[in-house]
Parts: sequence; structure tokens; C-alpha cells
Amino acid sequence: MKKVIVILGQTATGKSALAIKIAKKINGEIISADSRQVYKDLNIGTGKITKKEMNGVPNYLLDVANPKHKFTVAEYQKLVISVMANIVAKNKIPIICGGTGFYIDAITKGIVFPEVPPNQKLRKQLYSKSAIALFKYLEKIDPGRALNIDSKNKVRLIRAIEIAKALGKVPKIKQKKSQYKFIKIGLYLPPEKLKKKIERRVKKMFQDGLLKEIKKLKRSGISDKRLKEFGFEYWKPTPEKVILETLKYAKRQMIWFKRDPEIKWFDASAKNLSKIIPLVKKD
RNA sequence: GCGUCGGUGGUAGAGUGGUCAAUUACAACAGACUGUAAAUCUGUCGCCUUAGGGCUACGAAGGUUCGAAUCCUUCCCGACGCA
Repeated sequence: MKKVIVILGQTATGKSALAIKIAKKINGEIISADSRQVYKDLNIGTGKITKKEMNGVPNYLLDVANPKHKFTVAEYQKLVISVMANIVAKNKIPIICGGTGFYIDAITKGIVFPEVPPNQKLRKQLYSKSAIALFKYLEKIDPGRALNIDSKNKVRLIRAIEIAKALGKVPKIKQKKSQYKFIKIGLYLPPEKLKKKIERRVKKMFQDGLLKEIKKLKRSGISDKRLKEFGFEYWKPTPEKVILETLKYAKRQMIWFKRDPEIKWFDASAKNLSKIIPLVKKD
């Protein structure tokens, strides 16, 4: 089985830098696992790696989507599957690197998403209804899914209804066995250090011209509504606000990663690359 | 010094005699996650509890009342106005 290295962890723990180092050592190529770095022109606010930082190592799944249009996990999954195959065909090792847990799981756990593309018209129409109403409706058309859905989460309810309307009901979660062996490496930082790192990173974002980037997006025709969807960095950001929100986000990331027992964790501040290398080198 | 308006839980800010351990928002803590995932959503959030309750609380001290965060008195603090 071909191996794939997965580097994950909270924001600002130094995943990208580690990925580059490992790529150099084991002849790898990097695949980003970040739900926003897939968009063109979202650079500073998403902390996207620069050409210079890449240091000659290819990074895939960056800039593959137009920010005007929504990109989804399912599209991500399809793209990554083909990119992984290409890398392996070149006799190189794919290194998935990023902090979006859902995207990583879509690849490493082989989640099979129901083949129902988003129906914006239906979504818009359903969104005007209350969660209670949506839940009652779902109960009627798909009692099975209604049983274990979060009955107050409109986003989930709407997607479930969307699928149920198209397929009759929401299929049970399926996972496809992967042809790859994923080696999951988690980077973490002690809370105090993480906080400092985030503070530094956010300050740099503003210095690097986050506000200019937002203006440019606006000029290119991105609506306020869309900007909000890009996250707190893109909606009337101030350093204080972005730092606070980033810390909260980092907590949510950890909640997600915590439930995956396959992840091997390393303290990112310990510079213990020597411990990681044998792990990624063996087969 | 006189006058007016204020002082509420980690913060902001409702409440102006009983249904108030106190609306709400934010923060904090815990968690969920089937094509929006940095999104979206849930629970807890004074202290103790055998989860029925018990205790201490709305600047401080007294008082009125069956009953006070809410009314009265004095004091302390803040803002503004007049001196």
C-alpha cells in the first residue's frame, strides 16, 4: 500500500514549514487541506504559503477555485484523489497538510458523499423557514435521518432535505476503503505559546496588507455576504478581533482532531524533527 | 460645596416591590459535525447538593415592608451641570 503523509494541527503551529522540510527529505509533494486556501486571491487572510516559502516543492489544491463561487468538500475530495494518484505515479510521496479536519477526513476516511449537488434555489427557499419547521418537514420525508440529525442546525437540516428530496432519503454514511496508508502527524503547541504565535501571525497579516486584500476582493465584485463567508479575517477585521476569533477557531479544530486516535502528536515547539522523520520514512 | 443622573454576575447591559440566582449579548468551559466546515449548531455558565432543594448575592451600612436589586436615610465611588 502506498503511503501518504498527513500533517495536521491547529492554526499557526507551523504545519506548512514542517511539510516542506519533510517533502525535501522524502521526495514528497504537498497537497493543501484548507477550505479557504483553495480560493484564488485569498492569500494574506488565509495564511497561504508563498512561492518563496515553498522552496521549490509543489503545493497542490491552492488557488483552484474562484472566490465568487462556493467550493465544497466533495469537489475537494475528487481533486485530491486525482492529485494523489499523479504524485504517486511520479514515484513521489503525497503530503497532505492543513487544518480543515473535515477535508482531511474526507480523504483519509474515504467518506462517500451523496451525489446530490447543492441546489441554491432550494436552499434559499428553505433558509427562510425556522429550524423547527425544517425539522418537521425532514421528519416527514426522511424519518431515519431526522432521528439523529441536529434538529436545531439549519445548515444541516437544509442539506438533509436537499438530499432526501433528490434520492428519497439520506443514505447511511459510507466509507470507502482507501488504497493508501495514511500516516497522520499532529502538531500542537502549549496554549501560551500558541497564543503568542497567533498574536504574531495576526499582526503580520495586517502589516502584510490584509485590508488591501479585502478591498481588492470587493473591487473584483465579491459581495459583503460572500466576504463574511470567508471567515472573520475578511469581515471588518481588527487585530484584537482576529486574534480572539483565531483562538476560538483553534479550539474547535482541536475538538475535531481529538477524536481521531490514529494521529501521532508532536510538540511543535520542540523542534523534534528527528522523531518525525523515521515515522514518515518507514513503510 | 450645591444639584442631577448613575453604581447589577468575568465584561457590556436589562430589570425599578413578590413569578429574580436575576432577560439578553459577549467572553469562558464542554461538545456536535453525511457536498457552506475559519462555516453552522448544542449544552453548562454565583457557591454547595443525595439534584428535591439549601446558601450567599445587584457599591456599603442601616431602615420601611409579610416580602427589596427595586422604596427611604446616611456614607463611599463615578459622570455631568452650577458654583
